[in-house]
Amino acid sequence: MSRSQITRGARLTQADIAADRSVDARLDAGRPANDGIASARKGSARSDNDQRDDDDCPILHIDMDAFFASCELRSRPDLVGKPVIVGGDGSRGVVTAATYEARRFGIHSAMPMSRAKRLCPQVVVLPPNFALYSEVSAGVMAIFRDVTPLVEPLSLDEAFLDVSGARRRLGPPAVIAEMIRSRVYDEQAITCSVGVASTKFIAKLASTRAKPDGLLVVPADRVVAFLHPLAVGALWGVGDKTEEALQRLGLATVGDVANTPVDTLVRALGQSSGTHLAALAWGRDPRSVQVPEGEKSVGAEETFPRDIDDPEVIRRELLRLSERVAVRLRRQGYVGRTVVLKVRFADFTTITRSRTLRSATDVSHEIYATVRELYEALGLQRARLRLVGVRAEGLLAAADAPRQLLLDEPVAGWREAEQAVDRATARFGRGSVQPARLIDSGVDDGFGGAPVAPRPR
DNA sequence: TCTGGGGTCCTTCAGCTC
DNA sequence: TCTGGAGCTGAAGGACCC
Repeated sequence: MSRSQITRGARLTQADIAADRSVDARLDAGRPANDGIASARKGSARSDNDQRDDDDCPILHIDMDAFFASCELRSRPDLVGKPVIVGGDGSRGVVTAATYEARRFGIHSAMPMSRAKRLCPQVVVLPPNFALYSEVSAGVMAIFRDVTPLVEPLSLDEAFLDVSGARRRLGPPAVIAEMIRSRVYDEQAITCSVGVASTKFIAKLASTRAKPDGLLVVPADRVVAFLHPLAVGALWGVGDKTEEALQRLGLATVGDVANTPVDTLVRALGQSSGTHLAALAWGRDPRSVQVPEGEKSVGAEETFPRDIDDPEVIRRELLRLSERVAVRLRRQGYVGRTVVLKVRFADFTTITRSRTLRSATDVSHEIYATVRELYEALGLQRARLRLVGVRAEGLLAAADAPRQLLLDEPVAGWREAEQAVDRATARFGRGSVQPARLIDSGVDDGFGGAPVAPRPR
């Protein structure tokens, strides 16, 4: 299936392309007429100047457009062109992804679902399907790795690529970017936007500016002109709190930050953030594209449909979350050394408590025992909780991790029992074997005694 | 308006060892 | 023997990102 063969409401006719070029002109209206920043959109030809201007731009940032929603629309062509959001539809759900049609109503990700529905009563709400998104993501990442081994995924739907080594084989960065956009569309039937620049930070800004379904090249000598008119919130690492702090200093644009003494920024934001923002404001970003080495933590958390004050319900939830974390640790081949309990109260204040174990674990029995001790030590009485979470940090590869042997350790313990459960789950499906306590709400907490060792053969 | 879930990184503080 | 500082680690909280 080729890019042009896919039938979608948003796809292109020749008239569309002509219209898109006028859209490009509007997008670029805020920039000087001849600023050397080249953009292309929806398969249109590269502009004349990007051939020479992308020579110093080996970094690509590629971001799927409305990724989760786009994945859903592949199998729901009837919804193309309509406002669609993906997210939990419960009383406390938020928007995970929104099509551009939904965004026109002011809907954006992380918005409470109730508000999204008020803004657009006709919006179509779809539940998230993470297995599907992971599958599409794997396909997209495989395309990236065909181009270069230097791929740094940031999430399921975006990645940095360093294409320095691919130029001789595939051409200039902007040509490579267009080739990737075409392959993603042809092979996965979703669109993406690409920023091409000399640094990761500028490439990321450029891809955001190119959205949806566009390409933007920012040559190194145009970085300051591109960057300084932007609002401070465009800087990577500036969220609500930092933006407030910068506004208290009277700084509204990136250019304002650039022209502020570093000492002033450090006093307001701390050493690390202050010096980091000062460098970013001049487009200086020495970070190279890093192929990830592995996870640093694995966690699970759950917001209750309504606030809970029953300790027994909370313990059951902690057990369920410990199971989830342990299963994921084992599946990914990790053990964690530090166990973290997270508690969010009804008023949204959040606390964490952690304990570092003598030896790292991937056993839910140990994770739950630790997290339960941390929970009991809080002495919450009947405080109303909104959320609880469990996380394992300080991860090591399970194969490399030293095992603490105990004098009274049975030949086959909890770890072996849980691995057997993993095998049963793989064979019979999720939930086929689980602690009794998660099936029945009786007094048994599921960890009341030693596991039954497998019968010797 | 009323705030999910999965993460990473940074800062601060306390305790411990040398 | 006591004291202070440096350096490290663990714990906790917060900000931020997608």
